[in-house]
Amino acid sequence: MSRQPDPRNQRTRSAVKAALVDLLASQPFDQVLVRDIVARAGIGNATFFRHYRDKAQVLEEVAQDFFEQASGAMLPALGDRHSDLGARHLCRFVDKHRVVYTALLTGGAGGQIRADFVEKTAEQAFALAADQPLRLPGRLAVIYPLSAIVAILAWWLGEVPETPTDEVAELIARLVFKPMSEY
Amino acid sequence: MSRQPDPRNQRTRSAVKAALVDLLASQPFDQVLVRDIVARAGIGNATFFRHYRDKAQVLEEVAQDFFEQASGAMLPALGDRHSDLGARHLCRFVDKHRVVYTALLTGGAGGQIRADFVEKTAEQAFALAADQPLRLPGRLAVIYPLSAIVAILAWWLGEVPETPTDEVAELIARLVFKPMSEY
DNA sequence: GATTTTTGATACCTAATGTATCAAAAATAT
DNA sequence: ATATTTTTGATACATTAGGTATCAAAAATC
Repeated sequence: MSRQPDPRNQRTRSAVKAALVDLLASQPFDQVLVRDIVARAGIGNATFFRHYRDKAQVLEEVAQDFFEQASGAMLPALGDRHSDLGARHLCRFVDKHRVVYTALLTGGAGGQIRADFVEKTAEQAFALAADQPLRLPGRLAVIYPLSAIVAILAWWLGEVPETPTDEVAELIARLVFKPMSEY
Repeated sequence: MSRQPDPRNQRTRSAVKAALVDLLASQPFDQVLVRDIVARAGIGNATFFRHYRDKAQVLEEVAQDFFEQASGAMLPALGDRHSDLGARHLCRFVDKHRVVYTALLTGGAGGQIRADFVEKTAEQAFALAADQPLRLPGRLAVIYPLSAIVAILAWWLGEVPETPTDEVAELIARLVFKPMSEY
């Protein structure tokens, strides 16, 4: 008889992930210690390792949680038309979860997290776009727009966070989507 | 009396940097151990720390060595006109030093190295472009094209290395420079 | 050839990761 | 409610990698 999921399980994992996000806002990922995480999460040292192999796995899970949602908001934008609408949708979504995305995209871990995101989202996007003809060669059709969009989002959240959401969407639409649709 | 530079100095530093580049081709930067580096470089452990604070500093120096040159090839391309020419120049330069750039841009360390490169080159580019009016707001004028170009180069070297050099240049010109000049 | 500097080997210290154990607490089953 | 199972936190500890200290030998400079 398979037993029910223990609430303590989920509670611990949430606490760990939240703690990492907090810490990422103020320091690079590779400077975050497991001890910092467990301290901030208010759990024991051993408990951490019962749930995660290392801190990298936590980051993976954190990123996946949020980027899965971001992908959902971004993928439609990669389609041929309505890309303006897609860009607006995406930017509004990011704005709504601004705190987390700021930590993920602009924190010290930025470089690697962004690369991971592009890589993982690219897989999904490439599979999803299998039916429609791509204008760019191979995986560049998804890697290029994803990289460009992520760069713009990171600039927005990190350097000019007061920029109106729809203005950023307009930038993305004109710099990324329009050129691709004209290629 | 300032003494001449000791040949052993330069020899050690070169060996260390070459060793790191070798290792980066097959594993992520944060998985490379200082011990691996000294072993591959054929030097003693203490000698390493006499020259570098940590492995991050080695990476910095390696990246700077090569990216300084790449910047030189890339910066003119960020100017208003002759961008097609600039893109070709850049791609040919990267092609000439293909082995190193492949290790740097597509190795496991990719994400962070690329981010660092964009960040550092952006500073130079932003200073250099101070006189000419920028079409994009703030630092985005340099961050965006740099990120996009680096993404395309990484795709080229890592996934479709047989693509003709000038074809990649054409992609960059049409996807990145043209849209910016029209903005 | 004498002097200075760098080097490699070895040993060692430290900090951080990761594991083992066990009694207490929390969830579940009866 | 009470018994059982599972998770937890504390402590202690093993391991690994970073980093330092020392010193005789080798290499460069004078």
